[in-house]
Amino acid sequence: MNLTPTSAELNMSVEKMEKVAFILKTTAHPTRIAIVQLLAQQEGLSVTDISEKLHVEQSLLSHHLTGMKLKGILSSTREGKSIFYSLKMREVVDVIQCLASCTFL
Amino acid sequence: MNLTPTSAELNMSVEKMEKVAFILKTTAHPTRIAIVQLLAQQEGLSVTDISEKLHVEQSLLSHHLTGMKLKGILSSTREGKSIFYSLKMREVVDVIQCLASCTFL
DNA sequence: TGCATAAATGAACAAATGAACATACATTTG
DNA sequence: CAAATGTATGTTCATTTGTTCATTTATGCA
Repeated sequence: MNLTPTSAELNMSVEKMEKVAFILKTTAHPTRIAIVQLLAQQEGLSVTDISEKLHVEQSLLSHHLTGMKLKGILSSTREGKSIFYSLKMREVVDVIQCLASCTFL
Repeated sequence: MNLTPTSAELNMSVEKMEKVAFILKTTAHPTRIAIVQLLAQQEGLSVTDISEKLHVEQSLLSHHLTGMKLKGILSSTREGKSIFYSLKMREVVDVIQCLASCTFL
C-alpha cells in the first residue's frame, strides 16, 4: 500500500483540506468504520444484513448509512424491499487500514 | 504492490475500531489537517511559527495543538520561551494524502 | 526584581453530533 | 385492498466540539 505523498500533494488548498476533513469526520466513528470494513469484504449488503452483523439498531444504522451516502462514501440501490449498500469511495478502506496497522494502537 | 488488505487486517476488534475512530476524529478538522501538513514538511515549529503560517489565533491554535498532543498525534518540546511541536504519529500524513489524492474531491 | 514574550488554561456559549424512539414511507404478498 | 417487511425520517435529549475571551504560567532579559 503506497500512501506516500508527492510534493505537489503536500501543498494543499484550504478547500481541499476542508473536503478531506469532511471525509475523515464522516468516517470517524466505530460503527461507521465497521460498516466500511464490512462492505470492503462484501459489497452490496442490505440494511438488515448490516444491522444483524454489527448488532446495531435499524434506525441508528440507517442514520449512519444515509449520512455516509450523502457524503459520497457509500452508494445504495434498491432491490425489492431491500436496499443494498456498497462502498463508493474505496480509499477510506486504505485510510482505515493504514491507521489500523499502527502497532502502537 | 498489493493494496488489498489481508483478512487478518480486515477482522478488526471493536477496541481497534474505537482507536482508529479516535485518531480520525482527532485529525478531522481543516486547521488540524493544515497543522499535520505543515509539520510533515518541517518538524519542530513553534506555536508562533504555526500561528503565523496558518493565520490561526494563538489560543485557538494552542487548544488544537494540546489536544492533538494529548491524543498522541503530536509531540512537543520546550526550548527557551518557545515550544516546538513535531509529528509523532506520522501515519496521519499518509492518511490525509491518501484522501487528498482522490481526484473527485 | 519587574517586564516582555510565548504558550497554556479555563469559562462561557453556540453549534454539531450521537442515541433512542416513534412514526412514516415503499414494496411485496395474500 | 390490508398486512407484513424493510428502510427512512423527524424529534428530542444529552454530550461533545469549536470558538472566543480573559487569565495564568513559564521563561528570558534589562
